[in-house]
Amino acid sequence: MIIEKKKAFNSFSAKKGLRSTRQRDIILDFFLSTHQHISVEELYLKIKAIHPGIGNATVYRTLKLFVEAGLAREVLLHDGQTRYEHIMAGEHHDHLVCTGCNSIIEFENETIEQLQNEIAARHGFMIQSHKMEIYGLCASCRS
Amino acid sequence: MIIEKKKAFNSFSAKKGLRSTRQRDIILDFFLSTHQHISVEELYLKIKAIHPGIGNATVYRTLKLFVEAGLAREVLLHDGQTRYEHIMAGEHHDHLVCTGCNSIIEFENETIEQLQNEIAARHGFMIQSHKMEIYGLCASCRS
DNA sequence: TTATGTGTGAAAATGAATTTCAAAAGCAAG
DNA sequence: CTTGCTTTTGAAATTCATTTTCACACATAA
Repeated sequence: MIIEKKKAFNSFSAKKGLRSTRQRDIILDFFLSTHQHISVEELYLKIKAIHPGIGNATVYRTLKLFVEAGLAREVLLHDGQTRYEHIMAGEHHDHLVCTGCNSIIEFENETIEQLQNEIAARHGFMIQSHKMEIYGLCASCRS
Repeated sequence: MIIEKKKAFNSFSAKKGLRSTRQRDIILDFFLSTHQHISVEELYLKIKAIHPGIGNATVYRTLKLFVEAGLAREVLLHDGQTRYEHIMAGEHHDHLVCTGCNSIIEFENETIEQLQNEIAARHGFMIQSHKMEIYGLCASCRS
């Protein structure tokens, strides 16, 4: 899966006429080795610890390329930093988020997907992605 | 509905020991008279046009109070500005977000609501609220 | 290898949001 | 109403994430 993502970025680079550079390789490696939503600063510090030469502007620039290439997605939390998460093939971003213990249950529902398509079509809207989060209390936090 | 919100803010103020000031009244009036998701800067400019004395720090401060009071909610889009929207009783937060022009189309769909309830029940989850955002290109950005 | 244009790092610039602080205003008690 | 105490405010300064600038380094194709 890491190999596929690297290939995906390479073909994106080729298509866009971007050059392959040491920095982008490194940043991609580090990004792919993270889990959860990492902020640019966090990623930059991790990288800098091992590759001190790399500047934060490059990390910012490169993460935007990953978004363009379809490898990553911006996630906005409420902490004033932009975070990035991986885009997995066939993934849906439907979550039950427990406000008690912050646990997350993922789910998928074909009917909702279909309804989304209908709604979008009705508004002349072309869907790129979606996010659905249901907030509440999970079974163990209710008791 | 505007009256109720004003009352709600008054009782919040009383409970918190906040003072009632001309500025907070004005900002609440302007906020309540807006639709969609307004950014602090936009609201500030609207207010300043009529009440030049009011500073933007006050607008920032006051909108945070509205959130605390349960009248408003922060909405993060991808344009680097924090926006605020009204919290309506029984409201749903379903949006088509155009990644081209950042415009937002609101919609409601009873079937999706029902499906959400079913999904939640299946996981022993008690729903408090939800958020659904569909990202893509609106009709005019597609052409 | 060389020519050309892209990519990079460091530093400066930007811009939203927050903080500071002295002055103004609300509020309760007399 | 006046006094005294506290909160609130506006303007300016500050902070901090992100973006831009620019000279230099590097990738790529001929």
